[in-house]
Amino acid sequence: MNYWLVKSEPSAYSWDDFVKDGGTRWDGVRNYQARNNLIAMKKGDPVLYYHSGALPEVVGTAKVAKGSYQDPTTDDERWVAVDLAPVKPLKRPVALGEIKKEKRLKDISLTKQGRLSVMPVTKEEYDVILGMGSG
DNA sequence: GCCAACGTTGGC
DNA sequence: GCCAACGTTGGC
Repeated sequence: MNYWLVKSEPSAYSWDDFVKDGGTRWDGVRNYQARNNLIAMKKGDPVLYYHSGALPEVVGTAKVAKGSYQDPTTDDERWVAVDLAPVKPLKRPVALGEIKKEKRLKDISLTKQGRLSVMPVTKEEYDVILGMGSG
């Protein structure tokens, strides 16, 4: 089992939209590294849901509802999509600033590769963020 | 709104 | 295959 973090700009698609929809297709990714991460996602893998933009923070947990398949928004067979389903919101969001300050998260891809939109996290990183978000 | 980081494109 | 120019992302 692998652990992941996905970014979304809340003005485009927020956590609340995600919950209201009961899940969504994660498509439109046009970056090879992010694409490779999508391909590595397996049904049931836990996912952290992160808001980028004015208020950068991890807001909730999700899971992979369906592994990768051809991205239906393009005929270009290089690109794939996955389906994600919401699990639950964090009791309190974990801000990027806190993540940067937390020693146990010093190697997290979120801060190492700022522009990557789909990235793996370790189980430890996942658990630490969940712990910080539990109140 | 600015700017740094960095992926992509295209000329050579 | 190199590298400069360009575009996009995302933090501040």
